Amino acid sequence: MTRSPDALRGSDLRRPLTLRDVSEASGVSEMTVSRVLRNRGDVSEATREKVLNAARNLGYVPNKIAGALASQRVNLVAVIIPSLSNMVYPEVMTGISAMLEDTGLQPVVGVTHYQPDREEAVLYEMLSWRPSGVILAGLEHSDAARAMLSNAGIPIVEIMDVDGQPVDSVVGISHRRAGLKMAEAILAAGYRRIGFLGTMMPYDHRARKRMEGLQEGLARAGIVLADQEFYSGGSALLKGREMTETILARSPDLDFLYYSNDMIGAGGLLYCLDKGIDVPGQLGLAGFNGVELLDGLPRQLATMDACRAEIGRIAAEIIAGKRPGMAGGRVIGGEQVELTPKLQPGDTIRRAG
Amino acid sequence: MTRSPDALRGSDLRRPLTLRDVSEASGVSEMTVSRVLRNRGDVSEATREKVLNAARNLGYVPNKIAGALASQRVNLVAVIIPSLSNMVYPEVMTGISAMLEDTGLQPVVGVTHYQPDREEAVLYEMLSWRPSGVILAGLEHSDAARAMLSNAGIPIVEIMDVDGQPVDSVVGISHRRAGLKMAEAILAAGYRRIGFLGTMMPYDHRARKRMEGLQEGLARAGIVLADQEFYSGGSALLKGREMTETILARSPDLDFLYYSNDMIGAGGLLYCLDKGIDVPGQLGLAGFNGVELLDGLPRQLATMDACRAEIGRIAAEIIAGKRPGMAGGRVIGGEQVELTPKLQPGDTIRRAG
DNA sequence: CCAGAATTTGTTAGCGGTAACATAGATGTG
DNA sequence: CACATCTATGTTACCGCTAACAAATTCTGG
Repeated sequence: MTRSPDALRGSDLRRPLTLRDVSEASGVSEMTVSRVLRNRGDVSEATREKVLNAARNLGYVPNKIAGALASQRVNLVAVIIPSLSNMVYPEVMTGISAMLEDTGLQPVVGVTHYQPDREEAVLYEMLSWRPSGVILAGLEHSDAARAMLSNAGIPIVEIMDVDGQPVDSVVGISHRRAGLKMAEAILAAGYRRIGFLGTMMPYDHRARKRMEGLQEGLARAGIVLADQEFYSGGSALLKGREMTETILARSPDLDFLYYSNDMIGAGGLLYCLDKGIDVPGQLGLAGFNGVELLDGLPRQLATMDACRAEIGRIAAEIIAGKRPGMAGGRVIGGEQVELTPKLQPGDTIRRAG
Repeated sequence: MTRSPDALRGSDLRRPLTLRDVSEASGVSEMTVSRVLRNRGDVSEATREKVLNAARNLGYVPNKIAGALASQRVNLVAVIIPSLSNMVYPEVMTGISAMLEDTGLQPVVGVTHYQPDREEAVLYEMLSWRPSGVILAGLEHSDAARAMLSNAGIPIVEIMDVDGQPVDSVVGISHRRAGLKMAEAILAAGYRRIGFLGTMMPYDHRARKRMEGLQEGLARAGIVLADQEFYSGGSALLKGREMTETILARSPDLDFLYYSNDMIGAGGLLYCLDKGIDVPGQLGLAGFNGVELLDGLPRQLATMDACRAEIGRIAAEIIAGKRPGMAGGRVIGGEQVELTPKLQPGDTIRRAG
C-alpha cells in the first residue's frame, strides 16, 4: 500500500520481496509474473525474458506458503520413519527421493524414535502442512493417528511391513514369513539349538514378528527357541559382541544365533571369529536386512534382504499416482504390494545337505 | 459462502475442515477457536473446553499454511546436509532435533548428495517456505546460493567446518588443523612413510582440508606424503579393504595409513588383521570422526572426534536465539564457534616415546 | 447501583499468491 | 473490412488463518 516505487531498487529495507516487486520492476502485472515463474499459460517470449531478468536481479524467491494457500496444492510428501540411525531408513529415503525426483514432489522427513506418541505428534505437525501424501513405516499406530490418516483425504502408504490392516495402501514384506523362512533354512542346515538376539524396544514390531515367525517355523519341527537375549541403546556392533558372549555363556550348547538386525549380527560374527569359534560348523549365524556394511566383513553374514530401496520406490510411485494399472483411478481403497525377501546364505550357515 | 450449516455434521463431504467448522460446532467465533488452539490470549476455561472438544470430535487439524501466511511466522528450520548415508549427518541431526525440541521449532532436512547445484536447488526450495533459519554444512557454496543466503534475512549457520568465510554464523572444527594435529601425532610416534586414503569426491572439501593439513604437518618435518589412494561409491567398509590392499601392494614400505573417514579406516583395519599385519608396530592406522561403530571392532581404530552432536546443538541454539551472551541481540554479523576435536589414539598408533 | 478497569469475545482487513474469468490486440477469412 | 478466433495480459475474488483493534461482558470499590 505505502510502497513507493523507488523503495524498490536501491534501498535495502529488508522488506521481503513479493511478486509485486517483480511486477513493478518488469512492468507487467503480478499475474503475468506468476505465470512466468511457474511456466504456466501463454506468455510471450519477450515478456518472459523481462520477468525472469527482473526476478533474478532482485533475487526473488517465490513464497510457497502463499502459493500453496491460493492453489490448494502442496508439493510435499510426508515421510515418517522411526529413526535415521538405523541405516535401513536412510536407504528407504533414497528410494523415495529417487522416484520423486522428477514429479515435482518433495519428501519431508519426520522421525518418531520408535515412540507411538511421537509418531502421533509428528503426523499431526506434518498434516498441518497439508502434504500431498503420507508414507509411514509400520502398520501399528495409535487410534488418534489412524483417525487422522483416514480423515486426511490424501493417499497414505504404510511401508516395510504387510502383516496387518493397512489404512490405505501398503508396501512391504511379511516379517513373519521372513522369520519362518529363516527357520526353515536353519533347520534344513541341521541346526537344532537356536537362540534369538534382538532389541528390547517394545515397539519394534517388525523384529517381534520375525521372532514369532521363527518360533512358528521351529514349532512345526517340534522345536522351541532355546534362548534369547535383548538389548537397548548403544553401539549395535558392540552390543552384538556383548550379547553373543552373554548368551553363549548362559547356553553353551546353542548351535545357531538369529539376530534381529545385521549390525548386531556383525558384532556377533566378529566376536566368534575373535574367539576362534568354528562358524558355521559349530555355530551358525544370521542377521536381517542385507546392509551394505556386511560386504566388508571378513566373512559374509547370512541375512535376508528387506528390499528397502524397492519399498521406497514403490511407495513413492503410489503417492505420485504413477503405478501402472491404476490409470488415474485410486478410488476404492489402496494398493497392496508384498515383496519377497531373498535369503542370502553367505558363509555363516552350513550348506544344507 | 455456500456452506450450509448442516453440511457440517453428518455428511462426509470430504471437504477439508477449517476453523469455521470448529467455530460453528462450538458456537464461538473463529478467532476464539484460533486462540484456544494456539494457547494464545485469554479464553475462559469453559469456552476452551467446548472448543477443544469440538476440534477433537471433528478431527480438526489446523492449516499451518494459512496460519503462517497470516502471522508471517514459520516454525521451520531448514537443515541442508550432503548425505544421510554418512552417519555423521544423522548424528548432527540428532543434536539439532534434541536442542530444538522445546523451542517450537521444527527441523526440515534437505540432502545435496555433495553436489553444489543440488545444494542450490534445495536451498531455493527451502527458502521458498520461508523458514526461521537455515543450518547448512560447509562453507563452500555457489555464488547464487551465497546470495540467497545473505538476502534471506534470517539467521544462517554454516556447520562442520570453520576454515573459510562464513555468510553469517559458523560452528565447526578446523579440518586443516585436525589434519595437522594428526600429522604431529603420527610423527611423534615415529612413523615416516605415510599414505592417505580418501574419497574421490571433488566436493568433499573437509576431507581435502584434512589432507592438506596433514601434508603441511608432514612438511614441517621435511616429509612428503608417500602415496595416496581414492575411491568413490560402494560400501565404505569394503572399499577400505580394497584400497588398503592396493596401496600396500604399490607402496609396501608405508608405515602409516591415514583414512579420510572411520568407515574405510575400519575396512583397512579388518584387512590388516586378516593378513596378519602387525598393527600398530609395522603399520599404524587412523581414521576420522569417532563413529560409534568403531567400538565393536576387534581393535580400537585411532580417530579424532568431529564433535557432531555438539555442533548440531550449538547451531540449533544460535537459530533459536538461545546463546548466552547474545541477549536477544544478533545485530552485527554472526557468531563464530570453533570446537576442538580430540585425538583418540585407540590401539592402532604406537604409543609415542 | 454505577463508573471505570479488567477480562473475554468478536470484527475487520489483510498475508502473498493463484483460479477463473474478462479484456485487449493480433490474426485470419470470406 | 466486419466479424469470429486466437493469443497475451489484466482484474477480481478468494485460499484459511491471525494481528490489531473494537465491543461486550464481568468484576471492582465507593
